[in-house]
This record gives sequence, structure tokens and C-alpha cells, in this order.
Amino acid sequence: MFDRIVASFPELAELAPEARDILEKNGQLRRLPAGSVLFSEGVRCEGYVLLLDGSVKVRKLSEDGRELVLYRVEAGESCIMTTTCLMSDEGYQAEGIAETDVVMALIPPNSFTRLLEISDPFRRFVFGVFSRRLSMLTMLVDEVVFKKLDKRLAQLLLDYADRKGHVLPLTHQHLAGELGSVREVVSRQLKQFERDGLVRLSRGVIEILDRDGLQAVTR
Amino acid sequence: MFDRIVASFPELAELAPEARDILEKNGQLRRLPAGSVLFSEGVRCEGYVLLLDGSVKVRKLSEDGRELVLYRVEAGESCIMTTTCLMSDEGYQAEGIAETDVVMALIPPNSFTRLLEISDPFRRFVFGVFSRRLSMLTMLVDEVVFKKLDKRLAQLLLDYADRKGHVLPLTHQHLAGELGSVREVVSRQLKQFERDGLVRLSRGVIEILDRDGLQAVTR
DNA sequence: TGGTTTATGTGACCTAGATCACAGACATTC
DNA sequence: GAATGTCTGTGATCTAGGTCACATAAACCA
Repeated sequence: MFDRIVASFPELAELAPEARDILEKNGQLRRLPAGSVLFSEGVRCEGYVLLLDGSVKVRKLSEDGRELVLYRVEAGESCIMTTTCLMSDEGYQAEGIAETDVVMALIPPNSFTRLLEISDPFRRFVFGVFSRRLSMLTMLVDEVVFKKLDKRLAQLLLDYADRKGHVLPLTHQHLAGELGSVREVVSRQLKQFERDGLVRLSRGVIEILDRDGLQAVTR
Repeated sequence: MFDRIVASFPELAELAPEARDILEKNGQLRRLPAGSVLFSEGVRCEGYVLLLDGSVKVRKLSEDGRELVLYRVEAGESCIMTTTCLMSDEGYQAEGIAETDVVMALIPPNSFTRLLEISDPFRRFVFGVFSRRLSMLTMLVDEVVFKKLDKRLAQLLLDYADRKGHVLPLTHQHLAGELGSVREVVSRQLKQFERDGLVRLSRGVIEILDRDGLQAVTR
């Protein structure tokens, strides 16, 4: 169990034996198929989650059904919403959906508390995750309030390109959901990018042709 | 020093003697006049901040000078941006401005780390603050993306009313800054509220006439 | 008292983005 | 290969909200 965790979380390799032991004995391996709802608004959580494999999308839904992706939890990250929930006795403010099949280690609340108590590296790890999420959300607020959609879309495509290469299997609807917008607006903007020679569009696929050009749009 | 802190932070009353001692010996009392910049983008921070008196506004500025208030730190709260900065070695993503004269206790980084190590109540306190900020930011994102300005403005007035009573010494410009919008839009919306009998407007003052009516607008 | 600053009111206009309504293209299944 | 579902393209239109340009009024102050 511990080895499995360290494979995805190298920062935790330096844990002292006692801390390793807690993870080893109390961590539970969980598998969920793509599409599963890990948590949703108002639901209490069962423990601290380390994502070993796969990807989880954390999103808000508006009353009229629009979607906005707050962030993703990728393999090697910890899901902060569950932690927030653990620490503050509040329900979730968002939904977590497995985008792929996921494998995770679930640390029960009292093991988590104990780890925080005894392990400096573990504390640093948890705080680090917290801090990064807080920074990300701050940036997100900044973007949605002050940046226009063309810039946000260009940035989104670049982020995907960095992770998945320059041929992206994405629908316009999907991108709209990421941005909290609607399909038509994204379609039109993408078409403009295509006219400008930045991307090539085909059904279900967006090919990035001019990374620098997209980069220029974001500024 | 410790007594002073506990006066504003009752949760910390239960700290063990050793933890008290650290606060007592290493906490530094700082006073800043209204208008001071506590931190700004890209600047490193000096320690963990407990706000004993006054109010700090944490905001983002856009390139073209518009303002958006992310949240306020009030007396009895801790400034999470400084903490994020302490934990993650990143610069601030926002600015902190003293809105009133402020008094705070500054805990140097190694005292902070030490407190986290030895004190369970202190850890719970810090995590609690973190969690609440994270929830707040999540809600803020939701609001700015999905809610229209009339609803956000009505909610803002209600929040002020809860804290300061129903006669509010606020300019339209100030409210625009809170919302990340501009003065004209806020003026027009307020005028509409006045026509609807929800508020009465005069120079520098907004009087809440119909709380329930405003409440109804937010839904 | 008159001049200056600051806050407000408002019309005219512009733009981004949402909404509605389809049509056509592709993909899948039977 | 016909039918069905999914994705894309696009015009028309609507609306919120931002921008510009003033006018007026209240407060300030010298």
C-alpha cells in the first residue's frame, strides 16, 4: 500500500516508519469506474483521498444546467474538497466526477488526523496541496471576471496541448463546460481560431497548428 | 501577548502551555494605519498573521484598473494568503489593504511550523481557516460566473446591512469595486432598487428600506 | 462666497456572450 | 444502407454590462 502511494506521491517517500505504517495499515485502495460521482454538493465525506491513478473533475453546476470546471485532480494529487470537508464539517460546495477509471487511497479521518500530528513531511504535503488549490482558485476568479472568452479558450487549449499533445479529442460542448460557457459561443470562437490558422477542426478533434499564435491570443 | 490573542481568537484558549509560550515569546504585535498595503502580488511574506483588530480587504486588480474584492479578513481571523505564501514558497496572487487601522500578531515562520508540530488545536484552527477560505472562493467563483449583477449587488447590500445596520455609508464606486464591475452599472442598478422601494439613496449613503425585498432579488 | 473636488444621474452607444432555431455532416447500429 | 443519435456551423436576435460623455449636485475649503 505504502509503496503504491509513494509511486504516485514521491514527496511522501521521506515519511518516517511510524507514518508509513499508518498508511500501510489503514489506507484503503478504492477503484471507481469512469463517470462515477466521487462526491457531490451537501454530501459528507469518508476520508482523505490520495489519487493514485486517473483524473477527477471538480465542477460547479448552475441552476440552469451550465457547468464550470473548478479544477482537476490528477494522479499524484490529493482531493482538497474532501479535506476541506473533513476539517470544517461543511458539505461539499462542488461535485467530483471521475473522468477516467480511478484508483485512490482513502485515508480514514482519524488516521489522517494522526498523520498530521506525527509527521512533518505529511503536514507539509497537505498544506502544499491546500495552498496550490487556493492559488488556483484565486487565479480562476481573476480569469472569469477580467478575461474574455477568447483568451480563456486559447489558454485552455494550450493547457490541454501541454498535457496531451497537439491533437486533442475534444468536443466543443466539453470545452464550453470547462469554461462555464455554452457550445455555440465556443464553436464560433474556435472557427475564428481556425480562420486565423491557429487550429484545425474536425468532428471530435481539435488540432493545434500554431502554439505561439494561441499564446499570443492569451495576452 | 497570548491573552491579547485569545481575546480575539477564543478557539486558541485551549492551547497547551508550551504552545502558549511560543505565541507569548515570539508573536510580535504590529500596528498599521488604514490604507497600508499588507502584501501585494509577488511580494514574499514575513510570517503567519492573526488579525486582532480592524479589517483587511484582499483584492485582485485587473490590467485596466478594475478591482474585485476576493474577501475580507476581519478581527479574529487569520490571513490565509500569507499562510499560502509561507507554505508554498509562491508569491501572493492578490493585494491586502488595511481598510481601517489594524492590529495584528505576526508569528514568525519557524514558530508557526513549530506550533503546527506540537499543537493539535492550533492545527485544527489553521485548517479551519484554510477550509473556510476555500469554500468562500468556491462560492465566489460560482457567483461571478453564474449570477447576474443585480443579484450579487442585492446580496452585497444585505451582507453590509447584517454587519453595519441599515444605513450604509458607501459610495457607488466602492460597491463596484467589491463586485469587479464599474460605477455606472452599479448606479443604474441602485436607482432601479430605489424605484422598487428597496433602498433610499443619497450622497455617500445607502439606506436599506426593504430587506425582504432585497432578499427576494437574490433568488 | 466662489471655486474645487467628489459623488451621482443618465442618455447614447458598443460589445461579448447567451439564446433560439435550424441544417448539414458524420458516426453508429440494426 | 436507412435510421438514429451526436457533433458542428451559422444566422438572427436579445441582453447584460461596459464605455463615453456630460450634467448636476452636494460637500469641502479657503
